[in-house]
Amino acid sequence: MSLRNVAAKAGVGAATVSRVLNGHPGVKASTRSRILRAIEELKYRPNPHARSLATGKSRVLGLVMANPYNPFFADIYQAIESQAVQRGYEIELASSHTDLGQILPCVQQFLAQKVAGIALFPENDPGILDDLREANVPVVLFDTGEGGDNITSIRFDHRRGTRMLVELLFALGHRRMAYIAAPRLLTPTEERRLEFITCASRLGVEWRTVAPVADGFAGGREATRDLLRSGFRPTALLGVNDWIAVGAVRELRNQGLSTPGDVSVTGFDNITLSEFSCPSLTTIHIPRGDIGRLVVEALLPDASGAPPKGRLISLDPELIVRESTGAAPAVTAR
Amino acid sequence: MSLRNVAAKAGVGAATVSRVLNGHPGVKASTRSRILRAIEELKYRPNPHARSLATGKSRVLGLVMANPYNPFFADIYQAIESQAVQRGYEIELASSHTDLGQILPCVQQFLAQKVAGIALFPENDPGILDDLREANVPVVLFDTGEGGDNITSIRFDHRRGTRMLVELLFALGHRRMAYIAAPRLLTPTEERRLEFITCASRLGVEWRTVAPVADGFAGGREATRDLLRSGFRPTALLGVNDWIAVGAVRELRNQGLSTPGDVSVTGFDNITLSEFSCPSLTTIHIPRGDIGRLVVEALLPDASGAPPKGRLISLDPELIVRESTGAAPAVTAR
DNA sequence: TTGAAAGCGCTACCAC
DNA sequence: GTGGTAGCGCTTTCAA
Repeated sequence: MSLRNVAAKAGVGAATVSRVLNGHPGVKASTRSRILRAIEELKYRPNPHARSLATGKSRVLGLVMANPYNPFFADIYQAIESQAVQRGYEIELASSHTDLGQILPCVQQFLAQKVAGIALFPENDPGILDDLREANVPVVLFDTGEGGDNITSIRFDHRRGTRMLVELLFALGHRRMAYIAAPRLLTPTEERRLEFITCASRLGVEWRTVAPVADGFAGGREATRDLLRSGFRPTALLGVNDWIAVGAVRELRNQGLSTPGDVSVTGFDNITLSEFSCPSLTTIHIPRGDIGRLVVEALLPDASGAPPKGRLISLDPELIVRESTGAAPAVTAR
Repeated sequence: MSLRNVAAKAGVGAATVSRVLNGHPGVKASTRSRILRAIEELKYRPNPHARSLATGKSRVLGLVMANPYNPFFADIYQAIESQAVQRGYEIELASSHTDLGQILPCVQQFLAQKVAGIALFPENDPGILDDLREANVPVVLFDTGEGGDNITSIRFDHRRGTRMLVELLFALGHRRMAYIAAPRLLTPTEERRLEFITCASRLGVEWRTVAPVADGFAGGREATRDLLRSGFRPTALLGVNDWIAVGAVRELRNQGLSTPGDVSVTGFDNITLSEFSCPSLTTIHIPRGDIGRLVVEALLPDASGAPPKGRLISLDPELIVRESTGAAPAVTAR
């Protein structure tokens, strides 16, 4: 079932069918409707592969995400997807969760596939940038790069966000803090951890960091268990993200420790769950809805059809104070 | 940068390059390595569109999910994805969340694209089945169909699961129950609701159902608010899924009602969160890991390369009792 | 306003 | 073992 069948049935040439298919002007109305009817009757659907082969383009956006199952990235994905679908594009998602080395192959695959745009969350394989810059495709980088040419960088101030959290806890009287880091060493989460250490040291509080093997709830539980087993008794526990923080709260409770009564807990990202967990989480809001919009904007041509221009976009952290840090300090003694 | 460039550089014909690319036997080792080197030096990547155009196949699995953002489906997606990637396939995800009418177009798109297999979660557009049966592609249906030919049906006994929950609550002494239904009318969730009504009526308890507009946490909150505002005061609240149930617990708490102290709550699906929420949720376990494995098994050729055979797979519910239903009834008075 | 024909990059068949 | 070549289904000049 191909375009030629349609052409035959409608008694026209292939070129004319193609014109109708692509909404090109200059086809007599009567011919057009004849073709349309033939398409209908034959239940004809153009073959997208043939199309992209012929044009060297495709209406697909390639996304590489380190962990699409982290609710934070899932939300970003959702935002991007809904925007993209609206504009007639599809998303192809590649998860690099298994292996950092996956990223380059994924990108090359996308390039070979002539995707309309590529977004990387959040990665930094050196050398990949050159490939990307050469490729004549709009690119969005998250938490990396400086923008320019065909590439747009969206950057969030993870250090400042972390600082807000540590300072809040300090102001609440906490002098013994622990940090649960991410299981994998990605630039943005590592920045958070480093800033925690910097801040905690500067303020002169006792501190400690742990890193779980797993991500998410299970990781938070595991790290908290290890921490407690080590004998360190923080009055405040900072999770590298909300997902992990909820797991930590749970494990604290399993061990008979209440939040924020015995231990205050904070997260990061402000995923929807952080408002619905119990206690609700004090966290740092990252405007993920905006991110979705910005990504699509940076990848797709604008209303006038002009290709997007690479630039640098900075996003600011916002402190959200909720139940998990209580109103008063858990321990005021120094 | 095409295969011909490689052929030229290696001083061979296009066919030989193709053979090497596809691992076909009967290429002299020396020629092979010469070609491999040329590929390397040219950084050549085969164009997947050209490939599928020539073969009429592609290593892509098409998934249609009503709501991939429901953590339950997200987990299933993850299970499928990891299996598929391992075997060298990619996933293309289409969400029908906006509109049920989207499903047919999505499927047709997949068909036009010559995907290697299609899975539908969970849908039932009549007439779509005919298209699917005719198409010579392995198909997996979730909670629909009877299996056979090229289509495999995976069915879960939602009614029995619901019954287990209602009977547990009844045994615990509850005589006034409310049910929060799903925002969209999908067959499986509707089955759950209907069975709740059947059971509750049979047991002679007072009951009520509400349906939120939103899904997830916000939906659970919204529905609970409406319910309470209506004046109905259940001692037990059943959420159509865990995601909604967590939102319900939160709203109860906002209104000064504790779980399970004042109101017992149950979910459905046994998503990971249900174990980490507070209180942890009594729920029905659906073996989503198995589902992922089964889907891939039903879509991809087996070890011997034989195409999969359609069949009917039944999955059994398992009751998971946790904190949200307490140990004792909230209200024992009849 | 329309059609013929030349590719797009790859595979697979048929010769050598 | 290897190469020539005819498509796969579509778009896009170029002519008519």
